[in-house]
Amino acid sequence: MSRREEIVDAAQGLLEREGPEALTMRRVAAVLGIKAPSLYKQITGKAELEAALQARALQQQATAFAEASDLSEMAAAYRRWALDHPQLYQLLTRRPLDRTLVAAELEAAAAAPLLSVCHNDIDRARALWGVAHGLVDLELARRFPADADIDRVWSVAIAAFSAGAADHG
Amino acid sequence: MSRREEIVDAAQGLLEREGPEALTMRRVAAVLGIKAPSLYKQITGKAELEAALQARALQQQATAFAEASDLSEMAAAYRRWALDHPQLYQLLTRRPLDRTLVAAELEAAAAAPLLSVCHNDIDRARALWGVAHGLVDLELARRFPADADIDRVWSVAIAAFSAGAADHG
DNA sequence: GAAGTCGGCTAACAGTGTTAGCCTCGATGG
DNA sequence: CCATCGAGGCTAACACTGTTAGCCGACTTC
Repeated sequence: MSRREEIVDAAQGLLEREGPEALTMRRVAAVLGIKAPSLYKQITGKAELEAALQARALQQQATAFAEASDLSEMAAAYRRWALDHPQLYQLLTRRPLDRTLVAAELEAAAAAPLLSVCHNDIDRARALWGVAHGLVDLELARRFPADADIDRVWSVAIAAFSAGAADHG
Repeated sequence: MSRREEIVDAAQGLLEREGPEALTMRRVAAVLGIKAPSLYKQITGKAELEAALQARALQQQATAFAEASDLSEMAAAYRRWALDHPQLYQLLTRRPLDRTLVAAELEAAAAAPLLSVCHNDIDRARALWGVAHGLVDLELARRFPADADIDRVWSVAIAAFSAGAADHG
């Protein structure tokens, strides 16, 4: 394993265990037993580190979504992955992808299962991404009241999109 | 106008004109011609300042959504406000509301138009909030490819939820 | 053996939120 | 008229952030 991968590993562990405010160059270095400036021998800066984590998130999503064969399985897989990796999810979705640092195939691979469930209707796939992301994001940001029944909200959303499916094959 | 309101005004202007990284205690103070530590005479810290901006965002949303009388008007109003106030929107939605600092009525007032469009079906309202928020958030984060037709994606989403409306009255 | 690269180091800079402690007005009460 | 007191400003400082410059030791490769 390259030194660069070790750095990204340390960053990922820090982010997932202690949250985004723990993701500092000095703390990443400390995990590896070195000092912050040494990181810059492998990485141009924090932005590149975050882009590497975004790439990992896309990769993990691609494998997590691969098995989903219909809309409700896809939705369940999407939500499950997000709730299992909340920090990685928010890092991935809340800032633009720097497409000079993240391979285009990664983005496509993560999107493929959703697109397939939508029979390649790209607008429908994007609308579904919208619902799933919106519900997950609001849940992670704790914007729903504590007594909200989020499972039922997902059911309503899935039902709405399933009903319209006849129009699209 | 109280000194505290002047501070929040300065913060809002800074955030909306120059983005979140410009929202610094020192810069807010500079707008008012004072130094950062003086802000702490009116405000306990940056968290309270951000909560005050969240409250303003909810207030503005409440009036912006008030006129919407059906689902597609509501969706259009939601998207329009978000695109008109991207920084305020993200500040509002990406962190938990500190409900000790933001009045509960504000949250309810902003949600009321959506709830009314859904004939008080709370789960349906939350599902719709999910779609609208998801689509807006992905658009603001520039996560859709540059060639995506976002208007059409919204149409698909609205159509899906309109079709299911018969089940709910 | 010489050269060069790889990966570490310290010191430093400009910026962040925040606290402590001081001072100067203007108003209010005796 | 003077005393008191609070509101609202100030400077200095602390611990943190990302980042750069410059130096150094060890290992590999001619």
